[in-house]
Amino acid sequence: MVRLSRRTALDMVYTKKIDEETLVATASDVLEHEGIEALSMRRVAQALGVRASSLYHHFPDKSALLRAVAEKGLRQLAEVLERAAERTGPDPQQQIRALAIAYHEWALAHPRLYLMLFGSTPVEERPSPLGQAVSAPMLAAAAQLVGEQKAVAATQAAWALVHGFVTLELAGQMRLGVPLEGLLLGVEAFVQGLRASRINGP
Amino acid sequence: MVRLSRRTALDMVYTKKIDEETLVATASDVLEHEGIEALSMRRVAQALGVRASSLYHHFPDKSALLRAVAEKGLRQLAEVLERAAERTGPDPQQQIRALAIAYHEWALAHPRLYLMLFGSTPVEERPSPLGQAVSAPMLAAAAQLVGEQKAVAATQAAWALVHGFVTLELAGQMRLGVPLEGLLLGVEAFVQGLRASRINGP
DNA sequence: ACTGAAGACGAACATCGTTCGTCTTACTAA
DNA sequence: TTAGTAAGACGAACGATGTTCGTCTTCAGT
Repeated sequence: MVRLSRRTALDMVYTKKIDEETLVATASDVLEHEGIEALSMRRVAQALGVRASSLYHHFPDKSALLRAVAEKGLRQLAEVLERAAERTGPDPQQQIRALAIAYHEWALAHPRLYLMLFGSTPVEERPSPLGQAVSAPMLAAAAQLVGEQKAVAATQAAWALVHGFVTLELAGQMRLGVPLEGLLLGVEAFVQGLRASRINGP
Repeated sequence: MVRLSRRTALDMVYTKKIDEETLVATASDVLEHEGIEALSMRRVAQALGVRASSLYHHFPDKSALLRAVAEKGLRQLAEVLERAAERTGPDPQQQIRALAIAYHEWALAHPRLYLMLFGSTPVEERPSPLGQAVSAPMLAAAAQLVGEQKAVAATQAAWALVHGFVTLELAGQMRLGVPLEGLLLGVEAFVQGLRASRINGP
């Protein structure tokens, strides 16, 4: 609450000037550490040493702030997936496996952020073009495995499998059996099925 | 607002006595017709011609009411799936296909209710035993196809695939290509992969 | 007819997102 | 150095939310 004059050495530290980037970062922290229900404008403002009304100088409303948080998260996820594909060799099957593992790992590392990305309530206007970025590496691998025609459908199916597993897991519905067994078996069966359809298919 | 005496013919119609069942039904209606954000205690009470505080005689708080709505929805879904499996012949592959289609159809027919079932925010205490009921028909089909050992994992994978597709579709992320192509291709590849693993696997 | 309990009511509380007018701060031009 | 300007923080307030409480009304069983 102490505001120091411009001449002090700790100027930038104690200054209340808010940056959009730090605002998004603070909101992300509150979200992940205290849950989505604690993510209020007043709470974020408090974490920044500022009043809630001040936040409206940087974002028109709460949904815009949440949208920015979501987009930052999706960029992170897209980058993680891209790197996972690069790190793996040229075999599309191996790439699909690696992408599924990386996706699952990132989602479980940021559960509340992940749920907010695709949740129904808070983010009205979905960051749809970024969803495309997330599935881009899978699209490339699928194209190699089943050709361009089926690549989109195969990508949708793979995304659905992993996303569904993550969300059900976070909802506490995947507690039977060995933890990751369902996902691994699903990916394996799916990849084998894709290969078979390539051999037999049109 | 007019309250008629006991002697009137329209007695039960205008009487304000609230039933738990009609309360859940009204909440479900508000949810599906006006959205999750409109589902407030005051809105539900208004739809019943009652004040919000009266609802607390029947449910301890809002989350309890939402939980009841969710459980009713899950019972419906479980019944639909059970019937779909019965209607289909004994072939487990056909059963899995039919279950996926029925699941998808029900979810898209009740999108807001479906999202609330597995959404992160509102329902704190998840109705987990009912999730088991939802996946029971799939578990039976999977046991026939890949044996008891792998049945749980296969069920998890199938559930994840369909649930993931539905939620991504409702989030507007499945707009590329032919609408249902991704789901159908995914189910087909998955089933083929399962069959192959039964032949080659342990 | 009387009584007791179930249930509706209205007022109130804290918290939420959001708006507005005022004041303080920091940078720019003379 | 000084005056002016624009950005941004502040506090109060609005309506809506979930929830609680004390009061009053209604109905069923004796």
